[in-house]
Amino acid sequence: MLNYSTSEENYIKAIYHLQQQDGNVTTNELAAELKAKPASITDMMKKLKAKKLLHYEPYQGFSLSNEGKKVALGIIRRHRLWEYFLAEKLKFTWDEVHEVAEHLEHVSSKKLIDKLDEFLGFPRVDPHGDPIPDQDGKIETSRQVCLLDLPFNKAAVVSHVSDQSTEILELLKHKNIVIGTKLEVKKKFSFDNSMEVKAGRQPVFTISEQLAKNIFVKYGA
Amino acid sequence: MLNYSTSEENYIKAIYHLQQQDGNVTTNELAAELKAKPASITDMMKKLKAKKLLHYEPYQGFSLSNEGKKVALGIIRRHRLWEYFLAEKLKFTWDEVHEVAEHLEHVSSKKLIDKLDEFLGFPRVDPHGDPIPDQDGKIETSRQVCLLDLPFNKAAVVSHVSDQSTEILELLKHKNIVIGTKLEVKKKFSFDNSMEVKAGRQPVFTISEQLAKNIFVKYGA
DNA sequence: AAATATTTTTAGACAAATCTAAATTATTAT
DNA sequence: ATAATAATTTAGATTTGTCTAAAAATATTT
Repeated sequence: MLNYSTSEENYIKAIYHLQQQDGNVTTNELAAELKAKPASITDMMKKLKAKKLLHYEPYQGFSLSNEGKKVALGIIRRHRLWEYFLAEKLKFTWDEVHEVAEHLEHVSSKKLIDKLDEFLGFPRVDPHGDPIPDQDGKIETSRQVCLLDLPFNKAAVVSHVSDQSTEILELLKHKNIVIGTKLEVKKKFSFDNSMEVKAGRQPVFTISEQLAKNIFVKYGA
Repeated sequence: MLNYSTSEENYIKAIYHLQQQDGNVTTNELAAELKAKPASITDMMKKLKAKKLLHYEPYQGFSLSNEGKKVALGIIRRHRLWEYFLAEKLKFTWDEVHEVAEHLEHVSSKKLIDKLDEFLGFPRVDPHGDPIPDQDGKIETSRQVCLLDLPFNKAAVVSHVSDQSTEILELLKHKNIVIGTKLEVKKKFSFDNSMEVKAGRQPVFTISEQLAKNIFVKYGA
C-alpha cells in the first residue's frame, strides 16, 4: 500500500462516505463536503484517477475503484480506532473525539495501528457505533437498527417495518417511504422524540416517535 | 500558542537540539541535520525570523528566541509522550518508537497531549531516558549520569571525575578533557565496553571502560 | 427543441516548501 | 593582505494544493 498525502486522504475518505449514499459522487457534492471550490475537486480527481484510485470521466461524476476503497477503509480504520482510544482511554466525550481523530488518522504506520487495535482489545465499533474495519479492510456492513437509534447524518436504507397496519402504510406511502428508501436523520427533538429526516434530494420532513419506532434501517460504514 | 506547519516544527525542533550543543547554529549544520539544501534553510530562517521564533542575521547563524524555545519544548513534549506511550502501552521496542513519534508529534491538540500525559501517569522521562517537558514547558535539565550511561549523540558536559589519581589526570590531560568539556558518545563496543567520543570539532577518539566509569556528565533535553 | 440555468472543467494565478545554479560574504592559507 | 576556499544567500524554477474567472458541457424550463 502506497502512501498518500493528507489532502488526498481527505478526498478519498469524503468520496467513500458520499458514495455510500449516492453511488456516484458529483463535483459539487464533494466540494460542499470538503468546503472546497469545485475547481479544486476537478484537479484532485485527475490526480486520483491517474493513481487508479477512482473511476472518473469528465462531467460524469466519480466513484472509488477497488484500490481506492481499500485505501478509504484503511483511513476509516485509523480514524475509528483513534476515536475509540480517545473515548475509552483518554476519557474524551463522544463529541470531542472526531476532530482530534481527523488529525491522528493521517499517521499511516500499519504497525502502529495494528498494535493500537490489539491494545484496545480489537473493538468492533467506535464510540458513535460505527463499525471498525479489520487489518484486511473487512468491515461489518449493514447493521440493522431502529430508526430511533440511527446516528445523525448516517445514510441508511429502510430494511424493515414492524407494524403492518393499513394506517402505517398509508402514512409511509404519503411520505414516500418504502423498503429500500435511503434516509438520513438531520435533527431530533427531545420534547416529543420526533425527528427530521432527509430522503435523497427531497426536502427534509418530519417523522413522529411512533412512526420511527416501527422503521428499521440498515447502514454501512 | 499559534499553530505551525509540520515543516516549521521540524526546523524548530532541529535548531533546538543543535543549539543545546553549539549555542549558535549555522546554515550548513542545520542542512545536514534535516537532510535539506542550505538554500532551503535560509528560506525557512527568514520565515521563522518574521514569526519571531528565532534570532537571525544573514551570515551570522541563528538561535531560537524565548518564544521559539517554548514552541520547541511543546514539540519535544509531544514527541516524548508518544514515545513513552508506544513503548509502554503498545510494546514497541525502544528503537522503533522514534520514527512513529516523529509523525504523531505534529498533532498539536493541547487537550490530547495533556490527557495522554495523565493517562500515562505523568512520566518524567521517555524510553531513551530523556526528560519530558511538563504542560508549561518546564524540563528537567542537567541530569548527571556516568559517561557509560550517556545515550548516543547526546551532548553532555563533563561535571565530575571520581578518581583523583595522577594517573587518571595524566590521561585526561592527554585527551584534553576537563570539567566543562562537551562530549558526545558516537559508538560503544560491547567487546571491551570502550567507546568512541567526540569533543567539539576535534576528531573522534576512544575512551576505555575504566576511564568512562570515572567520568560523570550533565546533559539537558 | 431552443433558451436559460446549472454544473463542471479549463486556464491562469498564488502560497508553501523545496531545489539548482549563480552571486555574495566570510574564512583560511599562503 | 591577498588569493583561494568554504559557507551562505539570492534568483529563479518546480511541485502540491488551492483559488478566481471564464469557457464548455449538461440539465432544466418553457
